[in-house]
Amino acid sequence: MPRPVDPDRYQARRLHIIDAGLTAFASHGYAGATTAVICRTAGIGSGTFFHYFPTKADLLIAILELGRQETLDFFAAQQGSSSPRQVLLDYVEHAVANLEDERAAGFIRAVGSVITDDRVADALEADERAVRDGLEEWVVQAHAVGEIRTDLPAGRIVDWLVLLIDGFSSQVAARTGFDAATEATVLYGLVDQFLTGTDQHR
Amino acid sequence: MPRPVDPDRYQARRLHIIDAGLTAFASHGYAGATTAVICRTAGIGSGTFFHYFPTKADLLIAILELGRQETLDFFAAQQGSSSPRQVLLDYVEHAVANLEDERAAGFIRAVGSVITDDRVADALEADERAVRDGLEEWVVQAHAVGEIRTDLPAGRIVDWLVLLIDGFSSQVAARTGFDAATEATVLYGLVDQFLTGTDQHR
Amino acid sequence: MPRPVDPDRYQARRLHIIDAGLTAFASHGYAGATTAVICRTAGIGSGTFFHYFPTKADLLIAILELGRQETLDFFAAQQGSSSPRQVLLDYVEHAVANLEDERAAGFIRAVGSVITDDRVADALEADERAVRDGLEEWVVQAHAVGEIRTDLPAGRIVDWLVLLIDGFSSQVAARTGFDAATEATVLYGLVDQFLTGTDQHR
Amino acid sequence: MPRPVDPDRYQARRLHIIDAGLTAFASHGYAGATTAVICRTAGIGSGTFFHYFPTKADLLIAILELGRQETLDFFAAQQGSSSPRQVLLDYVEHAVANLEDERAAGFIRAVGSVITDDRVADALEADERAVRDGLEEWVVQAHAVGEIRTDLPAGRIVDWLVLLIDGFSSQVAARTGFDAATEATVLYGLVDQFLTGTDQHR
DNA sequence: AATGAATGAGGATTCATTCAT
DNA sequence: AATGAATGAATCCTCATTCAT
Repeated sequence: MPRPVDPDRYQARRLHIIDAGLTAFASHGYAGATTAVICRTAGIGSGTFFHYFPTKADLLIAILELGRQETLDFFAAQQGSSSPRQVLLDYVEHAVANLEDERAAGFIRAVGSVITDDRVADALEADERAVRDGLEEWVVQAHAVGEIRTDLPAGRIVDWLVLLIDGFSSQVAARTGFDAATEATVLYGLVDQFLTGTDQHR
Repeated sequence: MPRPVDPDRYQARRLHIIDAGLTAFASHGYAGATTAVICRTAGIGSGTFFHYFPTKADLLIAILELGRQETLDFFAAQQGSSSPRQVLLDYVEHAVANLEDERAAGFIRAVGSVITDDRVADALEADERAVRDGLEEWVVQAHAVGEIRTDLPAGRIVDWLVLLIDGFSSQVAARTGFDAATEATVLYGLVDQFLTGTDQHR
Repeated sequence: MPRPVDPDRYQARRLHIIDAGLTAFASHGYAGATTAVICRTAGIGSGTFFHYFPTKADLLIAILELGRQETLDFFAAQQGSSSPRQVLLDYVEHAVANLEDERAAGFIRAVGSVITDDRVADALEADERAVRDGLEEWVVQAHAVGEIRTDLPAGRIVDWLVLLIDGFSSQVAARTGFDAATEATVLYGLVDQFLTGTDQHR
Repeated sequence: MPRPVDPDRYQARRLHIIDAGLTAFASHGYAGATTAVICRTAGIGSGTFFHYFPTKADLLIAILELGRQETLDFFAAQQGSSSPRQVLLDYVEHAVANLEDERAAGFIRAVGSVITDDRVADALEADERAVRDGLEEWVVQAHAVGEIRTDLPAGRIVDWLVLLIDGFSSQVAARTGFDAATEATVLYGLVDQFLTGTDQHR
């Protein structure tokens, strides 16, 4: 009699491995996080690992997919907001909040250097696109209602918002002295300045 | 009678390999740039590679050292400048100019994930310190003459300048649509705004 | 449900590789016995080899350790013997018996030249010490009861017993005409003569 | 105008490299004595090395050949001796004297494990044969005049003389406490006993 | 499902040897 | 003659992945 498959248990275990993968990638980088390290972190055997993920790359892709889903959720929750500019500021705040998971910043760093694998590259791009599409929609609206500077097209505004968030998370990962909570205020100020776009530099 | 050793030829060849390493690391990442790839790029045999660098890591370290030297040179050339703020802006411009070598941005990405090797970590830190020490000196002076905002201590100002430059280079590496030359203006404006520090969070 | 770990199978396999290593080292020397040769001899893949031994040196060390254990066992079995001199002669006989495994002599030769690796050197010394300590205990007793010559201190007696055994095994390895079984009688006679110590240099 | 070849200078240099090879082989073993090590020891460039010896193995062979020559010289000098037994004892003394060069013993050890190369094996055998042939001639004579035991054929007597000398040199190489000068007396006594062959062990 | 033993392709590195100068 | 830069075959070892139990 085959044991009935328990989808909940399966998903829980899968998430457990994903969590271990996040930890391992964040602290050892993608190459340094060998499957052995990941399995040890997850407390499972290597056979089990490949039972859930056909490939190490697939684990990475699953993590990215989770991140993408979360981004989609965030923007889904903003539907109907009356202040587009506030949505943008809220996203920044949301992104900073994610960095409270100490592994997040390290993970982002680790992932940058795996563009070898096509499927990973695709997942990475999908991830980015979720963020950019989500932001761009509100930038367009903010432009329409005149809440933000209009000297730059929506796409470039998005580029810069992403740039600031990425730079911030990179700094959190790299410098022990750079405290996310403390520096967040500076970030909000800088984003605010950027969105307003006072030109002082002619 | 020994053939006279030609140090110039040695250095030239060494630089040639360093150049190939930069290319390889930038496009494949550190792990992906196998010694075979690097040798093929440089057009040399594997034996030759290890004749010049005892280890793959040593090649990376040599590249980092070259970057550090260049940073030191830049700041050495600023000695006696009368406008500290201008030095800071010039450094940003200098950093952006370096990104004209298309490989530079990719290289920076690639390097982030190799903190495994202690010696590489040291070289990386030395590299960062050269930048930060160079910047901090002028931030302190700019503070003294009141050219920049004083609500943040020198160290944090430096953090943010680095953050903006790193974020910028990361974006250059990641997004094909993000043109360094075009976006540089935005960067200068943002840095200018940041250094001035208009009231935040209205 | 995990497959139950079978320590017996593990040990059997480990011993199988050790056996292959003994063969390979004996016939090719340490350097000449490449891991590929050892794996071919054992009929396993290279991955399997390193699954059991982290290093080629570790295989050698394991072999040495096995020899040391066997020496300890021999002397443990002599506890309480009433004729110390006979124990010494029995050890020589025991050592000669070991040479019936044709590989043993060749192995001893092969090992001499690997003092490069510290851990191997330690294992080698431990091996020697087991023999020497075992012998010395009985030499001291034989001295006490006047069964052997007393013009040489115990340590030097041991040196010479080892010398004779090593020389014998070396000859067995080097010369096809030197038959261990036939020559053993001569060895026993010589050892006997040495232990008695008839007047020298008439 | 080609520089006239100076045969003396050539031979001197060749001997210098042989000397360095002896040192290097003795202290690092054959495999451990890389050509780089040998060249450094000799104070020459690798090009020069291969100018004198087409192969690393050829250097080893040259050293062995020198030893063989020396053996031949020794026996040539014994021509016409009236006491064959004394010649045998003198050879043992001669062999021990050679061990005063500290490298000799280590070298013998190092060489044992290179039977891989056919030409080295041949040179090794030629070396041994010189010793054995030299000894055998006098053993036969000693037999004829009744100076030594006759229960063993000449070949086996030779085996045992070689065994004792090899065992001795091996012990000198391996044990720091085993002093060649001190122990030589014991060796002479043992050889004497062996040649006489008092049977006490029936 | 879960395991870990087994695998072998691939990677960094070593080293004897060649050769232009 | 003398040199050392250049070479690539060969070596040890790692690690993602497979598979029998």
